[in-house]
Amino acid sequence: MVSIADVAKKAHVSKMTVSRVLNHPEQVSTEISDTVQRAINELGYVQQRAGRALATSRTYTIAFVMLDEVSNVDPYFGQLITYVSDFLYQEGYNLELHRSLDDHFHDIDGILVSGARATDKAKLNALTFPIVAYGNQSEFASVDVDNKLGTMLAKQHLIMCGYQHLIYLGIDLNEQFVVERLNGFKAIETPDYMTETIYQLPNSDKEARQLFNSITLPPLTGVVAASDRLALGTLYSCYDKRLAVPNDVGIVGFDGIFINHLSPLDLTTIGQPLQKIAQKMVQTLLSAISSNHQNIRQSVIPPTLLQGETTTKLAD
Amino acid sequence: MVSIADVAKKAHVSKMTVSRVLNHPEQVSTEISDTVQRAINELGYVQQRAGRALATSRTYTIAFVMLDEVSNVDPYFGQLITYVSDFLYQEGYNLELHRSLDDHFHDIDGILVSGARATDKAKLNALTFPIVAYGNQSEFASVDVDNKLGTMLAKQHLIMCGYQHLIYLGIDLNEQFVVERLNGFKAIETPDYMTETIYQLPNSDKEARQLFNSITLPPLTGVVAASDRLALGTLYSCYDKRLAVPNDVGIVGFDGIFINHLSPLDLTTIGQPLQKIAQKMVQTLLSAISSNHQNIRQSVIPPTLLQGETTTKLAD
DNA sequence: TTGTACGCGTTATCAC
DNA sequence: GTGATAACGCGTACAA
Repeated sequence: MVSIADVAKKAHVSKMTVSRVLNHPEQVSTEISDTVQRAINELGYVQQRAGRALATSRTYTIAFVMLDEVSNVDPYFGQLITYVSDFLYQEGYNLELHRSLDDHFHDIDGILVSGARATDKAKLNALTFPIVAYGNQSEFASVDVDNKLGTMLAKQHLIMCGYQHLIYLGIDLNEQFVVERLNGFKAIETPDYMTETIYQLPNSDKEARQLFNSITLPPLTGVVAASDRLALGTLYSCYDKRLAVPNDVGIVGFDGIFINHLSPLDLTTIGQPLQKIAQKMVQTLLSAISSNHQNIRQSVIPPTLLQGETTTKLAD
Repeated sequence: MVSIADVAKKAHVSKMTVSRVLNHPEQVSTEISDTVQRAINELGYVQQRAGRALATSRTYTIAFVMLDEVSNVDPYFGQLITYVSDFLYQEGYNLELHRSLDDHFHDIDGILVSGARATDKAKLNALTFPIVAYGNQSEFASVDVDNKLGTMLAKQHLIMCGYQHLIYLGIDLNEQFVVERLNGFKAIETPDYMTETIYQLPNSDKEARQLFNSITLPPLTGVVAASDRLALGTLYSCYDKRLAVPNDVGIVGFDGIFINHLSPLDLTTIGQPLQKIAQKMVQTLLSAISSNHQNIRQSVIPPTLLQGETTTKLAD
């Protein structure tokens, strides 16, 4: 195990100089810096976390708290955790995965949380670590996709395509992102020639399918679904009823992770830029950790419309 | 930050005694042990990894190397990593997520790897850490679902249900698990009255759908698919062709993670016991780490048949 | 610009 | 059965 002392000896300098080359390069003359760098390379030295952790009383470990039920949630989790882990690793941090806010948190520098509901706020407030949430959380720093913009893009797209009637299929939850998605839909003006209906359901393809099977769709209906799961249920119902997608019915989902490609037709959907979200979460958290003060700021990342096979520009 | 010294002072003993209470309780008298325990509880002391790491020259960090493309793979990854992380955490270990064997591994105690192909063996051999793989790897310790048993169960199930013709839809890859699944199918004798056909495809629902759309199925065909993704494509083709599932065609998938529930009909499938797999992987790795010698052993976990809506006991 | 001395929390060694 | 001491690798305060 090659340590900083080995490098120091090889470069004929003190340990401190080596440490400075690593942490405060500007304080070291270029000449010595070069010598030290060469020694580092030749010996294959890599900084050990334990020593640094002990000296700085930082653990270089971040807890990622996944509150959604992994087996039920849209499979964004695997992607998000992967990106988060990548960015953390680049900064020399480790990841510790938790699935409950009741865990005993210690030996960490900060917390990333995903899937926090309004009811979790008390527990989050009780924690003394810097926190960054995925999803709008007014009391904490958070990063979220621009949910409102997403459904605005979706509705606009359906109007442009030439669908004649609009349905918004929302989620039946009292959560911020749900409200925002609905707001986005409402924010785009519905042309006079179109009708518009709004439904709210649990986020389940089976529920969506059942709903659509129980109602009659006007010709050329365009559906804005608040999730790909709901969009999938909508599509299934169209199959059940022998309605042609995208020519009789147009469907736009929301999320753009996995489900949209697994569907019998690729879903047109609003894609969440998970990589950018992960990056922003890590950036925000690490800067809160090093600046030692929570900057309660909500960052919002714009989504993009991913064209699939469930919408098309209709002939006049 | 309450340290071992604080506990020692409060319990009127030396730091060493506290350390022994934590690590070698048998060397401490019950009386003193109780006193120390009380002090620990009252102060809310928790052992800090950094110090322990430094003293033991272990990092208490495990690298999990995910070689499958997260965005493409069946979403078992989120589940597996969650379980693995849980078990590691219980043992005081941290998780570090990697996605390539070309990363520079250091500052870790061992490696868990998922999705390793035959072509990765050289790189794995070059690593000096204890390694446990998910999926059969003859040269390393590995944990895998009993793939052969899985397809045996699937075929047996279709025969019992009363389907008259069998199709095995395999994966077109030269990998151990693929071979095993095919072997399982072959291991169950096909009754004289049944025909049997074998296909091999890339693991893609679209490919499976296309294949089935291009062939004519005998009545009462039972399909054993080597993955839920292939099963899904098979089901889509049945929809395309207006064949009734499960009455005209029976389908059994393999994996039982997410996709089976997202399908228009819940898939009958062979469920991978991911929690048990994760547990075994962690157990095996940690014991290799503490015993300091790789025990190259292949563990195999039996899967179970999950009854869904794509098979049914047919009337005679 | 560079070096010395010390401390971070824990455990191993060795003495008692 | 228990305690004193040194050691692990690194960074900071301070001195030169």
